[in-house]
Amino acid sequence: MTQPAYSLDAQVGYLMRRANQRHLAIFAAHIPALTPTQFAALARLCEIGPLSQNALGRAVAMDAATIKGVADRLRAKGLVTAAPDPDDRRRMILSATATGQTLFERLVDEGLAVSDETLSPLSQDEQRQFLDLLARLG
Amino acid sequence: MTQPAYSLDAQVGYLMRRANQRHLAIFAAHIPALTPTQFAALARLCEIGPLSQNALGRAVAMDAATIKGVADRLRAKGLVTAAPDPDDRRRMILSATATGQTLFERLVDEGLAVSDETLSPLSQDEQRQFLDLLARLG
DNA sequence: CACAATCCGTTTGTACACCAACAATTCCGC
DNA sequence: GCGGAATTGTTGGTGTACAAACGGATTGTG
Repeated sequence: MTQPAYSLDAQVGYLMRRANQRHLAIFAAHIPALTPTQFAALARLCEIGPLSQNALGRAVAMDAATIKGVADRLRAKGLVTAAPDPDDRRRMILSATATGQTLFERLVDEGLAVSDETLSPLSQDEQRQFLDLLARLG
Repeated sequence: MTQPAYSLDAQVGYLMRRANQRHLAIFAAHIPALTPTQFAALARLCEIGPLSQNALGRAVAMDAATIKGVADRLRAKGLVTAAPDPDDRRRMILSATATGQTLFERLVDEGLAVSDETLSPLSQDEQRQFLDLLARLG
């Protein structure tokens, strides 16, 4: 028996890292004001309204330590505010500010353009297929 | 005209982040001794032999600052050694040690198992399709 | 009611990942 | 051969990401 071949370039993890690198570059070119993570958190907050910090984290798949940093930076930019929850003294309720709402609405088109450009090497059919398969790996 | 809808859950970047999170967890469960990044660098070094630090970085798509940290950690684990290049005083030539080679060879099967498990929600056909499309987005 | 289990947010530590700047070296064009 | 351009490795800074541990608050169960 020979050693099974290992081609790094054929491994999912490696390919995902490369694809993600390209995507991050496209994102940064379109939306320099926010990182993808920050944009995701802001989008969710605008989409479903005020949430506790950890709840927002769960809604965007970030653990408690990660969402804290993201929330802090969004607050520092004035896009999000935090207020204590009257019903639960542990919680801080995060809300998008008017500035945050406006910014998000103004960036929606850019966000869609980022996805478009990222997928542009594929045909329309392939894009749908890819997103479908990708969603099943989350 | 209404505002174009923006569904975070339908954006490539978000889906890739989620898929990658799942993949990282699978990797860590199979190969706790190394990170995916470290494994990739070690694999390349075993695959194509000694390389300068930056050349290795290019071979695994990591920038100079990133590969430095990875190389340092691989050296600290005794899997890689660095020697000055006699032909170019700027360069450090990195090589896998015997320990590094052996470890890599012993982990090849696990590496393939990681890819398998990551793709396991898809059928064989879908796996091939997905990898094909993914490779074109790098 | 009491107390264990859970949840909230925070901190610390490790590890990518990229940008920008830097000194030392090598390369290249003229 | 010489001087500008490029390359090598390094550092510092910012921003994810996750694990582990913590104190304080709340919930659930007996």
